[in-house]
Amino acid sequence: MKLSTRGRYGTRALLDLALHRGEGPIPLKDIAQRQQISLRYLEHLIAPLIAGGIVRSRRGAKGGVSLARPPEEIRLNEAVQLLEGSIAPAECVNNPGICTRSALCVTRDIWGEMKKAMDAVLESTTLQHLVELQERKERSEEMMYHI
Amino acid sequence: MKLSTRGRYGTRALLDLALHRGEGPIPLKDIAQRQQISLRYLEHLIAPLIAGGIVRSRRGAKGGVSLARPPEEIRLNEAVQLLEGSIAPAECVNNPGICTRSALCVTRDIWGEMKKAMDAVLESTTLQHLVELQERKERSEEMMYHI
DNA sequence: GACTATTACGACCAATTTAGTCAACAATAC
DNA sequence: GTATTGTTGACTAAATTGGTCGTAATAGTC
Repeated sequence: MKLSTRGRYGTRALLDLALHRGEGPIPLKDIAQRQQISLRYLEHLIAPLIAGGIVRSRRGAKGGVSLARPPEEIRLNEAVQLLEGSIAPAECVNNPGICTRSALCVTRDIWGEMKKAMDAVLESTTLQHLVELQERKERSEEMMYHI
Repeated sequence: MKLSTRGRYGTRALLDLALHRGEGPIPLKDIAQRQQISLRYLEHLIAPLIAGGIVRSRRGAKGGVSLARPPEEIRLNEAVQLLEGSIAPAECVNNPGICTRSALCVTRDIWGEMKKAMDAVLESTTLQHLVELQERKERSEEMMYHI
């Protein structure tokens, strides 16, 4: 049940963009450096986010990428869906037709419950939530340092 | 975020055992046939369940496997843990040490929330629940047939 | 227009994981 | 002792993961 690096790195990249919101296009190089992801790989992670319409890009000098919508309006379920595809624990949850037993299969029902539970977490979290949580953490870290 | 066949087949095998509870040791061959899993593969799926103490086995003629505890006392979180290992979406959730950013990483917090949500579903479901759900489904299927 | 910075895209690749199969062995009922 | 059944470890083919690389397209700067 692991998320792949696509989901994990991609989400971090989005958070990075949210944290630098308003600074114009952010070069992938900067994100790669801050998030310690290879630039070459990051390009591939960003692509589906652009295709999905939550990230905009500008090529050329002074180019880069930025969020296409305010961070309050980007929910993690959308991001993870673009990065990883469906989070359903089993294919039959989305697509009952692939298994003849789907109609009577109770394990399938449980995988469906799991998907719902995961979706609820992701859907209730926006990039803005992450930004606020991050800032709160950093402040409390700073507090600790001063004592 | 897919479960592997280990988790899915293994859980079905357990449900099969719960449905045939009280019939003495069930040969793997029977489970394999009913659940349409290769016998050779099923052997490997059962092994960790035996090692984990939720399934007992008897070798030899008239041998087979059976639940080591009543189905009301076998929760899916335990089964899935044995079959798949931790369901945490990222390694850092269980093991913060593997990533230097763990302490300040807010994406990690979200993966932790997801794990909690999944665990809640699995922990609240026992094999007995699945058995009852299954029987209810079959009865209502039968009803439909009679109309 | 030349030059440089930057994203876009598809080809390619190595390592790992997954989903099995197979053969030899051990235990048990009859 | 023989047929039946689980146990174990070796092996394998295919898919997935986690990238790298080269090249093209685009945009700003001088």
